[in-house]
Amino acid sequence: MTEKNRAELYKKLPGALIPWYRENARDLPWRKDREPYHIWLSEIMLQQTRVEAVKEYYRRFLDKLPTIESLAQSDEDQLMKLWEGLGYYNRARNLQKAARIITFENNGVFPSEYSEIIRLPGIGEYTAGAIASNCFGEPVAAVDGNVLRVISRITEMYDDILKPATKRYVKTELEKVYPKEDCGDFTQSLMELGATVCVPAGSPKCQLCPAEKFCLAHRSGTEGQLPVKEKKKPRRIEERTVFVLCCEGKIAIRQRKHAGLLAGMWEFPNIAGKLTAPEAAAVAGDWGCRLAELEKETFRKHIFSHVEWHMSCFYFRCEETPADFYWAEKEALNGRIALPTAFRQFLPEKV
DNA sequence: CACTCGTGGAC
DNA sequence: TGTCCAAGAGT
Repeated sequence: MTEKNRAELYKKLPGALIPWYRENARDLPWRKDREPYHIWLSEIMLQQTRVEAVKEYYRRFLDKLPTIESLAQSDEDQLMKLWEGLGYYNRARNLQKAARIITFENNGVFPSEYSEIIRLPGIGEYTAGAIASNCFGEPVAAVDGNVLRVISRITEMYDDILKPATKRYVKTELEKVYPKEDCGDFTQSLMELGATVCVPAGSPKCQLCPAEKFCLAHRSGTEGQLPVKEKKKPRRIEERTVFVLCCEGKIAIRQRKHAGLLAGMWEFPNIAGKLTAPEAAAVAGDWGCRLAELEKETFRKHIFSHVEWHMSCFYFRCEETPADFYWAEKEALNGRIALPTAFRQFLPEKV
């Protein structure tokens, strides 16, 4: 495969994909208009997250915070509650940081050029490209996992798509063929093709693909071997012991440190290591809880991207509420306090 | 560049 | 049950 031949393949993309996209685009909540706030919010939520998981979060978020200004003025509690369960919680914090910059330093106006958009917190090359091409008609590429998969197959490219160098190369090559008009639809078409036809594992639906006639992987039957991704290293395993401490209808929670995993989020008290029931009772006693009884003991694995927590959880009934913890009512835990899934899964039905 | 940062669904 | 993810960004 020569560079020249590869360039010829890129040139075929807009003409083949844009008409296909206009016929086959899914009806998604964030495709109803081209409001920068709407596109921006959806792109942040969709980072490393499935469309189906995002839909309801997106609707609820815009219902509560319909404008960039309302997002800028929202408090952290509300923000994190709206994001609870989505994961990668710094996305939400960066979203609000950017909203405050737009509101208080840019007169409430969303920046209209790629070079300005990418300066906002939480917005990288992909998201800046998506917003600039979709909302402002700027011919810049948005290279995400879908696009890399589509391009690696159509051009039969065996570079590791997880490497930054590969992303930069594909972005450069795509921008050589970006249409001056319809560049938003071209961006969308590449991603939509990857999401609905040129799908990752198993069976790409090549008979439905507008690039079937010129896709090199399809021609040589190598769809299943592409894209190339280096295997991730195995997750490290951490044993943890979690305490659900209940007293007078309240449950003990505390806030995590503001760096690292689940930074700044609420949690049930927990410590490293796998404790036995007597050991756990002793620890809770040291915390000043005056244990009345051990009600239950459970064990669960919780899988993060690169860590795996093996969590032993002890449910204790206490007779004191030491001030080292915040004692939350069940109602607050459900309505106001954002508790990440790693801990919420242990929340008892009754307190 | 390599590593960190969540979650729930598919197979 | 284990594996691999899914529309990446920050450090």
